[in-house]
Amino acid sequence: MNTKVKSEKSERILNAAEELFARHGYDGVTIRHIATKAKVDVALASYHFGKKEELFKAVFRRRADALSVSRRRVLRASQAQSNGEKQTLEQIIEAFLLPLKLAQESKDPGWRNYMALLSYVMTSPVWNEILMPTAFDIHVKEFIDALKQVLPDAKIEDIHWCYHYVSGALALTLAQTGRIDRLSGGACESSDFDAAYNRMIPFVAAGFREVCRGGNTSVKP
Amino acid sequence: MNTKVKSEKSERILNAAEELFARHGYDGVTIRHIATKAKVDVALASYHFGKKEELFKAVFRRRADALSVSRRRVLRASQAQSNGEKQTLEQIIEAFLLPLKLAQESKDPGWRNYMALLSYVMTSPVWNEILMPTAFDIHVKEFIDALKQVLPDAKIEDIHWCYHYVSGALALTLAQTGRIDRLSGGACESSDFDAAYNRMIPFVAAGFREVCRGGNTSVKP
DNA sequence: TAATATATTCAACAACTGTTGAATATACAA
DNA sequence: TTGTATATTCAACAGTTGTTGAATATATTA
Repeated sequence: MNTKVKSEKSERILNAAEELFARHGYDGVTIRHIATKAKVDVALASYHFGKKEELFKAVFRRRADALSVSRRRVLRASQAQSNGEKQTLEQIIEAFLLPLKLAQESKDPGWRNYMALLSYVMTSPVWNEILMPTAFDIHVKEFIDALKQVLPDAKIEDIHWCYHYVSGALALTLAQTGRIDRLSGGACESSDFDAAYNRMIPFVAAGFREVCRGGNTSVKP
Repeated sequence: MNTKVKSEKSERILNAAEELFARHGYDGVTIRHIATKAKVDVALASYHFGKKEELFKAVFRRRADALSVSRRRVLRASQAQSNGEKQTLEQIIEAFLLPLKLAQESKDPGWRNYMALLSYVMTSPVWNEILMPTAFDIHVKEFIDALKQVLPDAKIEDIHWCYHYVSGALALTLAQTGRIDRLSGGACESSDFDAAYNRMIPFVAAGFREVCRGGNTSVKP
């Protein structure tokens, strides 16, 4: 088993695994499915990545860093841009979402598969606990801190629950289940990440402001 | 294979399957796991429910109707209550969420498992298409119609995307991944559906109003 | 009671699972 | 070139999978 590899076939394995894991989940995919799709012998996956679980982790981590780095860059750029002045809530949410939008529009179709995989990991009780803390949570805390700064009077529980709602809306969007297509009779499309993105920003910004202002009548003490 | 059954053991199978499918997904669970947990022979699941896929569908459909009926009842009750006057946006959202809250608080612990199963089906590209149209979509359209009535000037795309965000926030809440516990350092708890529910209503109501009012600057034409 | 339908168990099957050790091919350094 | 490390394939393994037909128990009906 070799840990850091860059042969052509090992990348084909990662790409095939990414696509299949995203659609069918960890247990819905066999190493033979992956090997067949990658046009590679079954044993090669084990040779390069070890056990199946390690292959799954490798697939997930491959693009996680790039995503986090991109998010942080956008967030800090907007912090620098509004020099001295406070950031707006919308800017923070945009920094959180824009890298996903860019990835979705990227030439590399693997990013689309990765989005669905991310959605799978986010909503899986099992994998969320294993992968999210090390791959995303540290950098998410930076966003939560930024939110605290633009909403200084908010209770931290309110901020965390609102972030949770954003996270959920995002996860379902990334899953691309095709449900909105069916419900809307074709008026909306799951693949239209642009439409989802443009509305999500004002939607969650308004939600944050409503919940995080003091004395909310709907929230019991 | 017998289709409509009510023996004690067949219900134990459904309950065990519900719990396991909710946590590990369809492919992560074997019939032997289910049979072991239900303290029943392996063959009995096939005898009562046929193929594995049929068992999964039976588990999902068992509580789907009760949930839809409950939602509709609450929605119509609030329609009747505000006699003549228009419903409020909050009332519609409450009618959508309240039955889930009540189910979560129910004495029957199976409902909690079912919530997580519902989340799994909602976010799975494969199962969403198979189960949601027949089990939920017809009755969801009733809610969308109610939303159109309280937001008469809104574009239908906006309403559908906003409903999509609600759906996502809800799905992640039902999944109970424990992530908000970790991110908030214990300030919030995944199991605290009451906290999630009380904030979700003002959050999404504000989001709906912001996106669905005309001339939104953030949404490009 | 006997006869019959339903429920449950037992044993077994063929197909598929992840993983590995040996064999072979390819790339690379000397 | 030769030697060596890496990459890839082949063949096989022991365990697990969903499903079924026959056998047995339990409940229902006559």
